[in-house]
Amino acid sequence: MSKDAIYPKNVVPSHTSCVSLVPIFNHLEKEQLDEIKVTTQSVSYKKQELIYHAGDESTSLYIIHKGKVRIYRLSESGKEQLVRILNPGDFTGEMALFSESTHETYAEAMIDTKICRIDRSDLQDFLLKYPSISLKILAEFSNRLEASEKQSSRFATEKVEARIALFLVDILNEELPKTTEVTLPMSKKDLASYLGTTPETISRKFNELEDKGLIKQLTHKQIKIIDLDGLLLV
Amino acid sequence: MSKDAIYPKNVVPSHTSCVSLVPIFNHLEKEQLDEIKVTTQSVSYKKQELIYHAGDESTSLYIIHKGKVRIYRLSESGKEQLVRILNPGDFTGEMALFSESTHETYAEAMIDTKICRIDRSDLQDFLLKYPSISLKILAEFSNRLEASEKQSSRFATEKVEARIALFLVDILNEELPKTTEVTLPMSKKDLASYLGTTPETISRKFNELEDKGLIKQLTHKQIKIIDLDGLLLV
DNA sequence: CGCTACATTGAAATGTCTCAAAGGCCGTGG
DNA sequence: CCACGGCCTTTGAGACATTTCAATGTAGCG
Repeated sequence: MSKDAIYPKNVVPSHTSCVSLVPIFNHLEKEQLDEIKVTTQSVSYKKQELIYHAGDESTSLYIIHKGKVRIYRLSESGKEQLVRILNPGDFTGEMALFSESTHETYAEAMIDTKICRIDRSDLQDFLLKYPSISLKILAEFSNRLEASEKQSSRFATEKVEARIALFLVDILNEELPKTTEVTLPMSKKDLASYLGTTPETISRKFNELEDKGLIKQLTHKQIKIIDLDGLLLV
Repeated sequence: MSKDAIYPKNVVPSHTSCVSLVPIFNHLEKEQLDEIKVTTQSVSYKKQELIYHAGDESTSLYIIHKGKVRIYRLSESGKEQLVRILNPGDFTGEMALFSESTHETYAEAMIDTKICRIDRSDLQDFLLKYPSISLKILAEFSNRLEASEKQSSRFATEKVEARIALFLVDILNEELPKTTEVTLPMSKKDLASYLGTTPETISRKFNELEDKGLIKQLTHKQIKIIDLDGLLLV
């Protein structure tokens, strides 16, 4: 049976290594990396294609090799919330690997995207064989859980203006080298979805922050942070 | 050097096993359980005592043996949000074990409480020695992350009334055997904090749900669910 | 039995959303 | 390369949900 018979055209065995891109594997020896690499598959997606959607059975870990992926969920009332955006080296699909068997989120290619897929059972074998990988994943999960609970807590306790201000501070802190300008990593529409508000409110609140002298909107996507401490007190 | 010299009075070596209470360990053999058990310490806390607080260095995993523990955080603006309530068999303190080195949350004994403490380095040894424990913890983390992201998404997209309705549905689903009555697991004040609103609003929304014929408030803590499907559509 | 914290109710103030309309940016196809 | 269409963004005004503050009622615990 040829591969063409089994897989759709966009799936090929992975020859390039995106495995080594990922923090959870980067402490491994070359031989171990190669061992994992041979089990992976490379899959390509066109802009707007869904990589998986809620309800799909989860069978693999997806590592972004090239491109950009939107992870979002639909709430009980049918509204969409942007959960995170993945860039090369990030991974997803891990949740359902260890407990639930179906995805609760949607993963959509924002631009043409290439991902590596590692099958669930292959991964579990590696985890038992190389326990240090589990510790890395645990660390990653910890961070994500921490981030998610912090986000939850902000939704629960902060008004929209403060959520925006804190978001700006967060992305400013991720900028290296240190700077006072940030580039919004998504459209304001997506930012609204991410922050649990509407584009209209985002637009107005950015203006209010500017009126207060805390930021300056250079372009739609470029923001200069004028008063960092002020933002933290909003 | 005697133990009394090292530990405050409320800390004693653990002779009883709360280790076996915990899902992440309950697949282990008796000898392995015993091996873990000897490394644990038992600590008692009086009502309202803090088990740890934000900023504390994290050095151990805490397993609730007896009692009830409130986990909460303070947001940037200083408001408190209830994150979860722990009952016997639940554990906490895991976050900082794998990545961050300090707690971001507060853990407070709601009533007199006994916990078991496993030291960070002991635990890491066990994880490397018995990789299956890591898989269990990964599964637990997955579930928690899933829950946290779902919660986040509800905050982002649902109005207070819907959040309350969904909360009632959630706790109804946890009730075994199946029933139509739920006991609120916390005060309405705490519920307000958990759901990101105020006690006043909670009070009013419960009344509205009752007016709509979806629930009946039997006592302050006992709620009869009349129309489950209706709650999901709120 | 009384204290304290929790719970409820009302009314006013505020924050945010919604709907509608206009402006601006970007990629596509001519 | 420019013009076009579509989508994102902005602005305004009105509607709505929720918070806030103040006061009263209520339950549980010592």
